[in-house]
Amino acid sequence: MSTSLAPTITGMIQPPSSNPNPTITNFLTNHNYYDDLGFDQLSDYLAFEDQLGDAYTCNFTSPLSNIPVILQENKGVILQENNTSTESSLNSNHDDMDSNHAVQINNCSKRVKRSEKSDNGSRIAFRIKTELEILDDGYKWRKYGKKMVKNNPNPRNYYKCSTVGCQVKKRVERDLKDSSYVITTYEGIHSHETPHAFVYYNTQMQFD
DNA sequence: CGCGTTTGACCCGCGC
DNA sequence: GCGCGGGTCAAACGCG
Ligand SMILES: [Zn+2]
Repeated sequence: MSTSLAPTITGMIQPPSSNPNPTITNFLTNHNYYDDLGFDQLSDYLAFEDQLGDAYTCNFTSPLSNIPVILQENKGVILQENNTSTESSLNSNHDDMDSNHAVQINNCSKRVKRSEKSDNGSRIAFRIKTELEILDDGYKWRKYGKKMVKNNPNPRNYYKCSTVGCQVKKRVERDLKDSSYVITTYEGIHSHETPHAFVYYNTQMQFD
C-alpha cells in the first residue's frame, strides 16, 4: 500500500489546528537531523558526534512539542551506522521537561560505527516502536523489493525515493527481538527537500 | 494513462 | 562450481 497512513496516525493524536500536516512535520525532525548535517563521510559524522547528540535530542524535543506522535510511543531510538560498536547511550527521563510538550525519550541510545567501506552514502537507522509498518516521513517512497530475512518471520521492505535523481533508499523491517519495534534504515542523502514538510516551519517563521 | 505495489526472477559476493 | 543470503529489477497488476 502507499504511504497514506495519515488517517491512522492522526487518529492517535490531536493535531494542532495550525499544523496542516502533523504526520509529516513529525518526521521532518528526523530528516533535519541528518539532512542539515549533510555529512558525506562517516568521519564527519563521528567528528560531530557530540554536537549531534545535542542536536539530535533537541530536534526531537522542542520542535516536536506539538506533534510527538511516534516519539511518545518510543521506548528507544537508535541511530546506527553499519550496525556495530561505538555506542553512546543516554538514559534520561525528561520528566522535568515541559509537561505540555512532553516528548518522552526514555531510552534514547545512539550508536555510531565507523565502517571500513564507507560507501558514498550515509546510513542511519531509526528504531521505533510502532504497530504501523509504513510511516510517512515526508518523502515519497516507491517500494522496489521485499525479502524474507533469515531468523526473522517478518519481511523486509525496500524503498527508494521517488524524486528523480535522488538515490536515497530506505529499508524497513521489524526487530526480530521485539516485533513491536520497527527499524527503518535510511541510506544516502536527499538531493532535494521535502515538498510539504517545510510549510509548517515557514509558518513559524516570524519577524517580530 | 500515470504512478505505485506485488512478486518471482535475477544478480553478486562469499564460504565451502 | 554451487548454494545461500542479501539486494535489486521489472513485468504484471491495481487504483484513482
Ligand atoms: Zn529524495
